[in-house]
Amino acid sequence: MPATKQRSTREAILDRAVDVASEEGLEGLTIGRLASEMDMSKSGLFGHFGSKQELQLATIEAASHRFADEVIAPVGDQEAGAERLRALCDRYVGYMERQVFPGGCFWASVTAEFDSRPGPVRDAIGERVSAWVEALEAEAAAAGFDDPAQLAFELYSVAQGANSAFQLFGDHDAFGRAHAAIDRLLARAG
Amino acid sequence: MPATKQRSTREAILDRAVDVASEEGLEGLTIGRLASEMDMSKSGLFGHFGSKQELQLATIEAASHRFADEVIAPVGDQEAGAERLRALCDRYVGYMERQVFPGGCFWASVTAEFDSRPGPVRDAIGERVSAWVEALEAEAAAAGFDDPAQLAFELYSVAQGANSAFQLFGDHDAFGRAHAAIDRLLARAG
DNA sequence: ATAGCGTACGAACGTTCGTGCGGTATACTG
DNA sequence: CAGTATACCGCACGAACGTTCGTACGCTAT
Repeated sequence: MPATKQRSTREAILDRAVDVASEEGLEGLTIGRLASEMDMSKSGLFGHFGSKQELQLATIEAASHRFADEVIAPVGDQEAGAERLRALCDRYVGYMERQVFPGGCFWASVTAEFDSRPGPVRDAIGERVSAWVEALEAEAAAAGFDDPAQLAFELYSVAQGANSAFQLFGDHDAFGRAHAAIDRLLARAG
Repeated sequence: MPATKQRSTREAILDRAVDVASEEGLEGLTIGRLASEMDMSKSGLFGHFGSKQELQLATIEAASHRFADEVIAPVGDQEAGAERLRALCDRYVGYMERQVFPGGCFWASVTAEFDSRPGPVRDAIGERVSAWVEALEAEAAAAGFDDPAQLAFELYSVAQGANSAFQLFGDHDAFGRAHAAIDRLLARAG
């Protein structure tokens, strides 16, 4: 079953790639290093993607799946509204705290890396991040909160701030502060 | 006048280096590129620093000076307290909006780049960022606000969120949202 | 049997990286 | 005026980068 074999190798590569990229960035994700970590030759690994940019784009997509599995899927059975927004925020902060990606939030890393580099990679990152912020906004709107865009922005900011403080300083209290801020934001809006 | 000449050359290099690093990161800041932009030879430029790491550390210090000039110095004549905290926040957001560094907030870029790479560079970044957050916290304490650490964290988060949204999406409204969030944070704490 | 496909390999390509060495022109110091 | 330090240059190095070869294995289908 060659198709299965192919997909499993490729997925194993990408699974490792998102971990590396969250620590070293999508540019620091080098084909040679990835190949040696996978016990493959450079060319063998390279053949799965055809170019470094394709590898980067595939890595972004894989990270997007992992994010969805860890943050969005667990609350999928609830119905839209204030309660699910709260659950989403908890999963969001929890995903940073549990270090689903070893280098912290994948999106924080690659956003800072590519936000000054126009091109398909930056566009792909922008799409995913923007979809997430818009999901928060839609959830706030469904909950009947006023100014959902403002609320989504602040929720996103606070979570990013916690990730940054934890990654740079190892300040675990930042998650507590993030939860406190989120509590207040949601209480005020509802 | 070699001493003067040396310093002015070195400072001119670093002035350009912080701009490049804010867009490409401290690793993407390569000696060859920097040299050609300065119309110098690689070895001539290299001699000013002795190693890439020293160049990175010097670049961090230069960025720190520019940040202090743009954000802290203009409010230096006011006395500590609520009013100066407000002014600091305005300068902080304004510094992102005016793109004092062409790639957006220098610290946002290099923090994400180095927060998973232990070493002197990461330590230097951590020192500066931590000093800034602590300055916000001290200002909040001087203003008599309760839980200054929480307030400083949220102010920092919201500003970083605005920088991120602006750099990635070009969303200029993010600065308005940041100001609105800051207004509410300061009003509640005071 | 044979033809063809997907997967992987090792070797090499040209480029760029950071880093050294040796020389030169200028300027300060005795 | 001789001597030393500075600031810069050209040149070269070894390593790593992304990429492209030609080749060889194991399938599946004819």
